[in-house]
Amino acid sequence: MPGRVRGAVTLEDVARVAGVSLGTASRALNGRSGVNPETVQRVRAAAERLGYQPSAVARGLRSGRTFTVGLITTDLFGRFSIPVMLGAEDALGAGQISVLLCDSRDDPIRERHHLRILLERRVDGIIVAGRRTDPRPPIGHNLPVPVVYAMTKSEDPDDCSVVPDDFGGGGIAATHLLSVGRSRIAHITGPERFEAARQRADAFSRVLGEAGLTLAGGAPQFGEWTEEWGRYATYAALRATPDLDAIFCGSDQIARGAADIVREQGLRIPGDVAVLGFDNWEVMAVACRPPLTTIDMNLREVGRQAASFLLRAIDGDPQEGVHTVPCTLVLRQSTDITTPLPN
Amino acid sequence: MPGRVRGAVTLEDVARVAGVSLGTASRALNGRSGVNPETVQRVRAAAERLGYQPSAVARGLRSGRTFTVGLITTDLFGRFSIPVMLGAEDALGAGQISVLLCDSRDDPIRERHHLRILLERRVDGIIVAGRRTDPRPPIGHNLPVPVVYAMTKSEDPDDCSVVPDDFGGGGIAATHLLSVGRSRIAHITGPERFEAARQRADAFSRVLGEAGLTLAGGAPQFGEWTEEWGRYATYAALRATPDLDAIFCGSDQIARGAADIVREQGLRIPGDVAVLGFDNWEVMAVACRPPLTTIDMNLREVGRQAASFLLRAIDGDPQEGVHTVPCTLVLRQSTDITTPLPN
DNA sequence: TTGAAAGCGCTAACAT
DNA sequence: ATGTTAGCGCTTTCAA
Repeated sequence: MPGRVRGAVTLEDVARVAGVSLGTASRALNGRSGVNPETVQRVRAAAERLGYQPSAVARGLRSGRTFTVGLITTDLFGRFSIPVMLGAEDALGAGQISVLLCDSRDDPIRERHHLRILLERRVDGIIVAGRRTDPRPPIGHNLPVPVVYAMTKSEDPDDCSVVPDDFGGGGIAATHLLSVGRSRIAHITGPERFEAARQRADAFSRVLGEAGLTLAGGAPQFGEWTEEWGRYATYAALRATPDLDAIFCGSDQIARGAADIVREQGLRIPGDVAVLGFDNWEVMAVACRPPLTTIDMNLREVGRQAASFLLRAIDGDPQEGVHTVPCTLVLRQSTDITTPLPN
Repeated sequence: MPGRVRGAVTLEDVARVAGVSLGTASRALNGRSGVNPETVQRVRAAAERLGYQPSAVARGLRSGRTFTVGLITTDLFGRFSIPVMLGAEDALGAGQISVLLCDSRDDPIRERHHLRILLERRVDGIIVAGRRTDPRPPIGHNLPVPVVYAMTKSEDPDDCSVVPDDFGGGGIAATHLLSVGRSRIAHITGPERFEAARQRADAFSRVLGEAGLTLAGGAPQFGEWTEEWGRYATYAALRATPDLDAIFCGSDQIARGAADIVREQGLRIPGDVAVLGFDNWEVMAVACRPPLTTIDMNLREVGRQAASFLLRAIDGDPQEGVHTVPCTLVLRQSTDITTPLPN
């Protein structure tokens, strides 16, 4: 690469060096048909030698397409946005599309600002990623580019949203605990204001009901998404139902707190009490004693699908409505009586 | 906003509606001097009415500046990249600069690919973010745009890198434990191949030495960055040194494992044994029993500074060399004998 | 104070 | 098979 410092090599430079016209150089490099193979070689060689890199800016201006999408995330810090982003990158990168990242930090002002920036940059589409699935106001109306919501949904049912199937996840949890022979089961989860918490709890209770069972304690224990709440609520649950044989926790953090208390009460996991988490937050779940069986929301797939929907919309084939991605069970030792205990 | 669907409103549209020429419209909207105030009003009104949004693409082509920087991260998943990114966004957003995000997933092929993409898009500069501070090969030579490394450093000492001051952090740890009266102190940390682990250990030992002390067990215990290793090594350390009165852990995860074992051995934290972490990974540190005193690397500041250096370089004032950001102590209860225990 | 026109780098339509 | 040219949307000379 020659030691030039500024002002990139242009196609005109390449054409001059190759001794052809601008148009021919363009056609040669873009593999258009009807160019003498020998000429193609000459142009390619010249481009190579000069370290030519086509300007995506010029292309964008000409074509009206920038091959860029904006990703507005409300909460980059949270561990939910990251897998969603990664999944989106999977799907977009394959299509040679780049991602402009904006973190709104849950501030509507910042969000509007970023939206403006993205539109000025003429992105081909926008993904709005959230950290909870509850409906949110649409990011705009009548926007000139398609928008897809990921891990959150728009209040407008005509918008396209992709979220995990929390209801299904709750069902999977219940089915699993029943399948390992549990019947006196408590459910400790996050704040009731989270739709995800309500849906998981509803589905869980429903499946128990179909098996002729009811929740230990009579109702889900709504609280916080923290270990501390998990500890507190577990302690209380064991008091209220001494012969409890399973706890379904709304998050892996809650589950860790639960597991700590169960062990400290001298009970064995899963022998006496099975503990089931939610999220499959690896570092949490694996460090748990014993490692935690949990439900994975497949957030990466959520991101991937959101990006796919966006690509379709960009290609003129928008899909309305809320789409869900199934959860899957990740079996570790905290519910599995067939696997020997570690440590 | 009018219901147009495609093909954005251009400055020409605005000019026509305002009844002025293209040039005048441009000058009016950009606040250039020498435009009749009344004309400015007319143009502004027209722009507003049409929902005009200037095209950053066209501007970029003309000006040669895109007001975009590329952020290449080797590991988006890891919890270290995120604060660095956030910090970078802080500094860049203030300058109206957008971020193109690329995740190389630690794959040199992908990295080269992303680099090419970024250069084609004519970014004004590039930040390379890592998850460990060890030197890495430069991302390229003689690139047409400035590059700054954040939370990793380039093997080329002439490149600009910003990393946390792990050596300083180790010193802070030692000073703190001494200040709360500890003298029989073990150090349990991650793999020795991490420069960060070595630097923290070196500084820690050195400060102990200056106080006339040596490490319990005679040497740092290098292992893994996991809770499991923390548990295992703590168990061993308590065996080897029954009157141990403090453990400095190389990460908050290790520290949590350590804390669990200390408690299970019937010892009190911090009464009998103080436990000190590293990273200030909130969700870990706060959930620990008791909450964990730890060292914060101020990664957000690392990102912020990296971005600032990049901006300076873009403005023609590059700064060579490795720059460090100091660590700070975050006091919670696991080392603090003056605060009553929770729970 | 305003208008006209050049040109940023590229692709595609048109001409040869 | 190749050359020429218009034009994507914008800013900034240069003229008036």
